[in-house]
Amino acid sequence: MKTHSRKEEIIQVASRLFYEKGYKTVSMRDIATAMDIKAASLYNHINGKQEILSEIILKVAEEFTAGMEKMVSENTSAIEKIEKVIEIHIDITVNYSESLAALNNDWMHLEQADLNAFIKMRDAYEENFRNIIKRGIEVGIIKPHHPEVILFSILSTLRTLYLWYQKRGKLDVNVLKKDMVSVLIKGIV
Amino acid sequence: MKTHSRKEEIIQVASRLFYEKGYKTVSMRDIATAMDIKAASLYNHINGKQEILSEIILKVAEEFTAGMEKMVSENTSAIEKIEKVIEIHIDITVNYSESLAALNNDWMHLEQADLNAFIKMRDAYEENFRNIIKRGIEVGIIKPHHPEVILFSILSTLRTLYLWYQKRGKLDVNVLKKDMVSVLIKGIV
DNA sequence: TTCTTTAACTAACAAGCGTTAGTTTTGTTA
DNA sequence: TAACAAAACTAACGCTTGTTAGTTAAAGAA
Repeated sequence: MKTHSRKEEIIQVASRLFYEKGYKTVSMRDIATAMDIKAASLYNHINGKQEILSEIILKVAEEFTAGMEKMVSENTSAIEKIEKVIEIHIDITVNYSESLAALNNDWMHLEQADLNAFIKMRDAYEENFRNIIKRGIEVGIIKPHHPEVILFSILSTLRTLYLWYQKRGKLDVNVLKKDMVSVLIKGIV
Repeated sequence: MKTHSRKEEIIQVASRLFYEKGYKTVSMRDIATAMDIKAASLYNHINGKQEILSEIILKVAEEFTAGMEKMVSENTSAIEKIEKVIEIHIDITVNYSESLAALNNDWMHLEQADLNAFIKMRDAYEENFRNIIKRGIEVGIIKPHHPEVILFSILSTLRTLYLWYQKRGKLDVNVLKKDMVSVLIKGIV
């Protein structure tokens, strides 16, 4: 019955600290202090600081990749797919909000192998999204803007959702999904 | 004829490095090396690392504040004001793109007094924006969504513009403004 | 030339970093 | 209770950090 191991606990505490101050600012002693132990004790459970970072980032990156691949395989319209992307981001934000700070701001501190894996997943994700938008424009269901502008307008909003989801008084997830779908797709006027 | 002082040169080099790796990762020796001098020599021109950070961030923050205050005083509709906000962000992104990384990611490393000043400006900026949206909803010119969702959808996109403006092949600024106004206000369908 | 200012330099500091080695405590199993 | 493994501990390592002190070189003014 391993509800959650000591290693997972370290990663969770580290996520919170990275969220607040950033990977480089948080020391192993900070993480240890937050757990009421000494820094050296952390090494009974993890191999180093880098490993904490890559576990946090790659786990979430794989969630995004899995969600995107499932969605791409579905037989739905471009608009329905974009709605699905919005839902994926909101769900991940709710479940991994603290991990998203590291993913957004500290991915460049991953070591080479992990960095390559991350960039590959991120680029593939964006490329999938871009193709959905392009197809929507071809079919005439999306306005003929530069796809890049649409892509990053939506993605920027979704990627920084974690920054204000927490403090802004706990909107119901389903209400939030509806509102964001409407604002991002149909506009505000 | 001080085209730009040595101090300004330090700040510019530091901005670039902060943009690439973040404030905490960049050492005074890194900045010095990039200028082909020794770290101690920097102190002939600046008081310390903190000062570099606050000069970078507060200068841009004041640009935003000035733009917002001018715009608020104008006798225009809510939609025209939002268009103006989009233009302000694009103009600042073009002129200060490297400073925006520090402003977005490293503001929490400002020392207390500067931190307070920054947060005050940021909160006032958001509050002004929020009021514009609320008024637009009251008047019926903007759809009655939760104002917070509209506020952060637009603001998130504008704040992270610096991340992709550079690499995505130099769109003409006026074209970009038109596209973003259309996408953010009228939606994509 | 001599004086003065500016901006570079060398050398060093105290503090903090990630990490390792070796030891002791704690808690479970035989 | 005795044995064992897990997870804490203390102490220290080599290195990097921001910063200071004191010195030297370069450039313009007297």
